[in-house]
Amino acid sequence: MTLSQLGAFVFVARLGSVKAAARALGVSEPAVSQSLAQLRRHLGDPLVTRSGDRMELTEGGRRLLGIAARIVALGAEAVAAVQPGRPARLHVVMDAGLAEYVAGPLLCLFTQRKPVDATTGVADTAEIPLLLTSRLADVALGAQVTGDGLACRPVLRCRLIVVGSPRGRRDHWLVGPSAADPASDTSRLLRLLRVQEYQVRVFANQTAAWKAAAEGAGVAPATAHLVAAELRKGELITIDTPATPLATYWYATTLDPPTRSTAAGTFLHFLTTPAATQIMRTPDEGVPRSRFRPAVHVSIWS
Amino acid sequence: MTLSQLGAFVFVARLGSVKAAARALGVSEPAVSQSLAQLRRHLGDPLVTRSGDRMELTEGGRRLLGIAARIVALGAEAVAAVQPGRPARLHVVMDAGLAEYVAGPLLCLFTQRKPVDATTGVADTAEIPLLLTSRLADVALGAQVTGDGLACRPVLRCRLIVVGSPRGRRDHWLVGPSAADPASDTSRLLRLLRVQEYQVRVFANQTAAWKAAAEGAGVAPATAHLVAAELRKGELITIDTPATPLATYWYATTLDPPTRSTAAGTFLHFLTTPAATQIMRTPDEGVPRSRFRPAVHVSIWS
DNA sequence: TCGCGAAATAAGGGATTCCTTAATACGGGG
DNA sequence: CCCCGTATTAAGGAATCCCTTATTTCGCGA
Repeated sequence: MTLSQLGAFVFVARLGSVKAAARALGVSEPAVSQSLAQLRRHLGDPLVTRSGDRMELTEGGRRLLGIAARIVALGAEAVAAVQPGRPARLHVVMDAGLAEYVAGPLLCLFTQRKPVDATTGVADTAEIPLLLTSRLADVALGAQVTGDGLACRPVLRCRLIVVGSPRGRRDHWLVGPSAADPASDTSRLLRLLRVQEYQVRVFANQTAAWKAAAEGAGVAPATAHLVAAELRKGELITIDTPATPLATYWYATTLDPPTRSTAAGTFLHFLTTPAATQIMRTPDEGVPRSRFRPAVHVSIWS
Repeated sequence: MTLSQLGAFVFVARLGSVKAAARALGVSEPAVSQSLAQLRRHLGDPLVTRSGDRMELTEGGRRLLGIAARIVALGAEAVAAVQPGRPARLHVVMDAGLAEYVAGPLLCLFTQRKPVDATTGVADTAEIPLLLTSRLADVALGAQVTGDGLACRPVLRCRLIVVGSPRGRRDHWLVGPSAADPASDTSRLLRLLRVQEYQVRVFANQTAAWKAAAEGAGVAPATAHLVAAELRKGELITIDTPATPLATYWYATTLDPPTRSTAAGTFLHFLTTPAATQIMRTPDEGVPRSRFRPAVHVSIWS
């Protein structure tokens, strides 16, 4: 299985004919046909079959096409990547809760200061070691992570509390998507308090969970500084529990220094600056009143 | 540049030595060394240099490693993909607004009914044709999309309105992330109403924007059926504007039938079922009161 | 300075790749 | 039925890949 064979397959599948693919690739028709034949032999699937005037994908071919297209694209990217002078790439993964509040402002500020091409993504804590060691991500923000070859350091001290409404019900727990991550602080708190599954209601985002808590639908775990405004306005009140306030940290995890990318090192250093700390504490204030359109694009699928 | 050359490079980079890589790959040491040499020659970069007892990545090598690792992983995946019997994969991309509310419940319901491995992602409307034709996505949900080889059909009729608080200010427009997509209905509405950039404040999610609107911080465009509860409770009121209510549709876009994957076809059919329509209209009710943990994982980066 | 471990290079051989031209199957329209 | 456009197969040749063993180079510590 060769990159060029996969490329030939992608061209045939996209253009719907061997002839067109051959013309597009600038080679003879049998050249494409043979690449295809070898790929077929290697994978044991016809991949494309001729049906009248056009080539039709088999089921296996359809499954392969997406993957093959990505491989071909990455092959071209690989060549471009080693050419010097291009901006460094930085992939930051984080906890769902952090992503919702601090991802935008933080990366926005960082890319303003350094010429890097930054992307963000959301990942479960359990996936983080793999994402880092496989270089699919450069930095992970969220809960503490331990692993061979990984360096994990605290970047922000914070307090986990439980909030609700004065006369709201106390038997429902309203949580954001980070509760689906068993290693998140939210999950840890729920376990400490022995909250049962049936008492938990998961919302699509943290904001919605806190809003429901303010309406009295239940109580919600919260990072204290992120609900400071609601507490001040009295929309939410702190609910005392045996486990809260729970002192915890946000951590940044990267590969160990020798294998760490320079962009990751730079970002790690940036996280210790006052400006970064400030924006993690009060991400709202970092969002300009005018349109907030970060130069950060979240793309999809590894 | 060969898949096996990239594989050798990944092993050397990960294990920190040619010797270890050779042992891990079950070949002789020069075999690895030569693969590396050819890759170096091809790319014009040393990639890894020996520094005392371990091999150290060059800057270009660091940039390559992530890409090479993905290529190698995809190569293995490609082989596995054409083997029959594995569950079909379905990648659904959608508008940021849709993703926030309906992605979870909708995919949750779909995967309960069909044995597919579904992932979701967020994309701008402008990216959708490319994502579909390159097979990075199978189905796109959101605004209408036209393109060669694409089939776009309406799946849900809805009304776009503007909401706010009775005595809230009217000079600020509070929008979710979908406003960053110039082709979204939200953006279209803002243009119709000639809203200026400085009047717009973008929130990290739609829920936060509506919450701010309820608090009187401004007015917000909204899909009527998604704010029905807030309107009923009186937290939000409909604000009349010259352009609203704006009748519009949510569309589903796929490749044309001949090139469409069967999983995409199945999903498209599913979208027309009453259950799917129901869940798009009232996504909240689809979220079970108990813990909602969809078998849908959003992975990252193309 | 020598030795030692590890990486790189040299040389060679078998397999594969990748391209060509020429010939052969296949399928639909006249 | 034959024609014609398209895909496939056949055959051959140059290049590359990928592995081996043997040798050389390199960096570092004794």
